[in-house]
Amino acid sequence: MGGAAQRCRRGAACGAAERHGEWGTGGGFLEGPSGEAFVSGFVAPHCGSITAADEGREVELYGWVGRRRDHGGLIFIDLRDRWGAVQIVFNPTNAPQAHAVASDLRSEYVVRAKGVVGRRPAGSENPRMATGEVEVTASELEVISSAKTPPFQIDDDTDADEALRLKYRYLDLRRPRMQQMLEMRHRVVKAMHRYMDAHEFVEVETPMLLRGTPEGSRDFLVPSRLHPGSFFALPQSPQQLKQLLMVAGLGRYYQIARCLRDEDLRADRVVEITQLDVEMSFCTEEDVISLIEGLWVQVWKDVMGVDISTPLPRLDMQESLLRFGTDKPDLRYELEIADVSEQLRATGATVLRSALEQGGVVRCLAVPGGSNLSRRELDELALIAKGAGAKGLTWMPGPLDKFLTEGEVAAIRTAVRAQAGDLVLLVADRRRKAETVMGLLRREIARRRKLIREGEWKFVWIYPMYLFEEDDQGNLTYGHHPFTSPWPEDMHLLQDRPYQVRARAYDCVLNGVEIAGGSIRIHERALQERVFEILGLSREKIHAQFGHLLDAFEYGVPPHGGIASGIDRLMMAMSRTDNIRDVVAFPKTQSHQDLMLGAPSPVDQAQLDELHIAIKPVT
RNA sequence: GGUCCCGUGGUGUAGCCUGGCCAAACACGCGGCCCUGUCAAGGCCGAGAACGCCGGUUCGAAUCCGGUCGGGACCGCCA
Repeated sequence: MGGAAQRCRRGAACGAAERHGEWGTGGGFLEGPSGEAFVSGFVAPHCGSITAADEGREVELYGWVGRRRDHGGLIFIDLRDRWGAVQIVFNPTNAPQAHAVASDLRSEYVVRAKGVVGRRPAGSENPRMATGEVEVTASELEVISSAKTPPFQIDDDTDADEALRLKYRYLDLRRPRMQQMLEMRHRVVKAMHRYMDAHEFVEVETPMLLRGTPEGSRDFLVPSRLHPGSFFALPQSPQQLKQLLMVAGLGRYYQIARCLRDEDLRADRVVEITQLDVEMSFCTEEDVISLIEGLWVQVWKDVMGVDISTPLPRLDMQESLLRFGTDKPDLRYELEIADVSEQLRATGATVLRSALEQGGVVRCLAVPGGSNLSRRELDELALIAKGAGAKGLTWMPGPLDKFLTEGEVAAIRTAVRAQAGDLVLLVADRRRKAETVMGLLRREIARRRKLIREGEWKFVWIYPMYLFEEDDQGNLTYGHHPFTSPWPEDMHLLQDRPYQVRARAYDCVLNGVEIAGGSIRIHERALQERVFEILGLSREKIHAQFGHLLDAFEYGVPPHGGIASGIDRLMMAMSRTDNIRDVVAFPKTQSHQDLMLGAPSPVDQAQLDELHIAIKPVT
């Protein structure tokens, strides 16, 4: 037994599925620490790894019972583990006892089955199964653990409600697709570690309990027991710490970091994210960009065996907003947006002209072959536009026809390159709103008309970006974050035309998913203070919140920059799902609840007392 | 902070717009019996939901109205 176990341990250490034939007789009794025998399935072969090469071999398998097909005489089951599933046959004449036990098997029972691997009788192979050429004819069967009927079918095409899947996540995660996701995620992170190490980056862990900042995203707070009334904040990102590591002279830092942001969720947002966090000294944006391009090459090669060709294309952020209506464009389909504000400056269509007169814009999009869109479909599109806050949506040919001159119609159709039979959607609104709405419509049209070329990997760098943006109230705020360096040649615009100042910031977008973003940082105290001031922060505030960083900048600071790649979103893009919860093992709902654990939950009064916290009743 | 969609047996849906024919239909699953080559096994039989919750309108509500809870999508927000 010892011999078999040792061979297998070595096998386990050297990795996954490539070690057929390495295992011994499998399973069996080992001696435990207290001297009594116990069954170990750790050394047993995997259900999903049995192949025709194992023919004639006696194996002991451990797994979960999938479907049972009981013919009265013969009984078939699919025995499943993480590696896949294999068919086990129970024959009443050869092994009456095993057959009797098999008669009482139900879905999701955990069993141990012993038997001989054999080829299936000619004609009964199952080409849809990886192990479909073979089967195991059972001689022994033991039920290790019985199971209640699960609340939903454990298979890939289960259509159970997501809330139910989250409540029973441990069952949901039994589905082959979810197990493949977990394994793929592991391989992505492993490739990242390898790559960063090979480029002489050092992984440093940063604290989870930080100082809160009212800037940026809302903090998750942790009350301090020893300091009544004071709170720690959980990291939104290790941003300042990684910059300080550069001041410390580390040169190249990375971390697979957990970050928490207390914001409202979306299909592509979770509360707790994992990011590959990177910072490096004496670098330019070109260094960071080519480093990350190399990372994608390595990850795609390691995980999917796909070659990515670099350098990747780049797109100016303002151009992206104009042409695609978003700063994370999906370039797997064309559908470009056009601005027709100038062409309509004097139009007789009052809705359009008045929007322009109020400083807005008119943007449009051609729907290929869209003249056959039904009134109902158009109403649905209008509802999307309205839901996004647009004043309205119109189309051409459509309700505005009698107000538009022939020249205007022709100019619009030319601007969007509309073909005969195309419908043109028009939105007139404030610039930012028009962009958002057109971006949503563009995506919706692509989905409905199936214009997305699945299977393509469309990477693009959004670069340059801009240092400042206008917030909802029309106030100036930062585009990326307040530590981002302006372009040196745009310095003179800082005071008077801040919105035109380009930032040394870059986002990497894949198939419409933002998979990384970063910048070259400011490393001069004076410039950093100036940017804070332009952002409207008071001296006191700057000192209180960023004093440590500014102080550090007085002790010899290397120029530095970095990037962070959200692994959850990267996984989303790689596994082509548009639901981020599908790539997280234990995700929370849109309202931040863990339906399995029942978190968040009230706590004992004693715990609150210890933390000096009094609960204010909800009004 | 806001807009929209959804909530019917264990699961997924139909019914809801146009209230009574719905103590509610279908499929899967579940239970029993039959069946020695199936793999979404098959055949026969069977059990299982007063329709998220509260209130209102009505002679009468799964169906209409209001509120509430839960899930989801989106705008804002997410440095």
